[in-house]
Amino acid sequence: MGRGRVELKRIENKINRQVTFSKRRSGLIKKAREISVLCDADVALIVFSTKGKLLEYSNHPSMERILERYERHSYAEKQEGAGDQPPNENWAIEHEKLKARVEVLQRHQRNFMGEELDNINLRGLQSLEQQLDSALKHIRSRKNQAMHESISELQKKDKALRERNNLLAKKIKEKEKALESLSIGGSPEARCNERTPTSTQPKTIIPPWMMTLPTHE
Amino acid sequence: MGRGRVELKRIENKINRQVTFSKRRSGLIKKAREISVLCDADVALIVFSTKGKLLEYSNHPSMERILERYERHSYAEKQEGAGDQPPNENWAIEHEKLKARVEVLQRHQRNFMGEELDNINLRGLQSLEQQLDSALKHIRSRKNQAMHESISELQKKDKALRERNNLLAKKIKEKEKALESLSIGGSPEARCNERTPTSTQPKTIIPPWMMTLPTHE
DNA sequence: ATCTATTGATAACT
DNA sequence: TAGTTATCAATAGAT
Repeated sequence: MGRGRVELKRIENKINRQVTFSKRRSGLIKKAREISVLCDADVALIVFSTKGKLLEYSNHPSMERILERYERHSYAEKQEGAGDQPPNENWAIEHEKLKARVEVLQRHQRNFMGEELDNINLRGLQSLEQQLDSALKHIRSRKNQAMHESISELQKKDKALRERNNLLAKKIKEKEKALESLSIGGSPEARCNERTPTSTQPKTIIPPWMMTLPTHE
Repeated sequence: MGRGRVELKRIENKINRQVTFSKRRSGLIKKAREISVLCDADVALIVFSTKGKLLEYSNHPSMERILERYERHSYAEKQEGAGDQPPNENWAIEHEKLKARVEVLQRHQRNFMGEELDNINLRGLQSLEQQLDSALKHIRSRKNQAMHESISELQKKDKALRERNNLLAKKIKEKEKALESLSIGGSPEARCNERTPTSTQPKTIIPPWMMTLPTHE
């Protein structure tokens, strides 16, 4: 939309980026509202601009409800049969441990995203690079595999369809032959039809069974 | 868009509503993606369909972080000196939440390591690939920067050392000159030292102050 | 799912 | 920031 196509990459011009952000954010909110109304869905939308400015939308009166619902949802999957309540005395300790774990994982993740690299030394950077490089290879390989699978499935479908087409074409030919032989050594009625080309009937009568042919739309 | 205008009200026909939901949700995600990339913003989008089906999008691998950021933001607005610790009853819930978060983070991390890719679809694989590729670029850029810094620091050290060396060499020359003039009109002891090159002592005696020179290891 | 006639969103410009 | 317009994009309805 707009004059000329736009590449899906960060807009480098700061002013343009700001303007685009303003325009698109209202568009995004509009879309969010529309889907929530039209389809009776609960929507929570949170956007932080580069400047850290917050934009939020929710059809629900309280965004919180939806976020809570989300969190419940995201760990509901994992919580099967894990009904072991840790003894109350250890909760505080366990809690702290978990928090520490989360911190570490988040830091790692940020590093994996290429963020907060300033306090990593050269050796660490190289190790990170190697890991990411290897991971990327795995992912690309898996992606290729997935694509190949998709392709061969399509090819299979294609083949089946073409075979069916051939079969149908053959049937048509057979019918045409049958028709021809009918018109040459056929019944008096057929001859009669041949001799009255002025009639509104077409020269070749289409038999009822031919009506079952599938159309190619 | 589409054939005819559409009223902004709940679609009553169930099938239509479902179809529209599917179509619009992909559109909404696309828009969210676009604003996040074009304008360098952080986006979190959560939608629950009528059926309770969850749709989530976040440009960040961990939706969690954006939600946390959002919660921090919200707290900041309505902090009424209410520093009340969550009552003990909520600990169980908090604990479960944390555990869930750890699970999610670990899963993401494994994905980032190129592991457990089997249950990710083509679309997800492509997104992962893009993120890793971008991260790798950041890391390599940071590594290059670190290497350049290291190099220029070494060059600076090298220059300082060479200057110091020159200075020292000059001083040595001066000392030698002084020595020479001494040996011409000098004391018998000096002459004695000059005439015993077979000794284990080097020709040029290293003065004590020279021992403070930094080593090049 | 796929195809189009239409309306909608928006990039560049003012 | 707000309005205009030429274009591209999304999608409603049909198949």
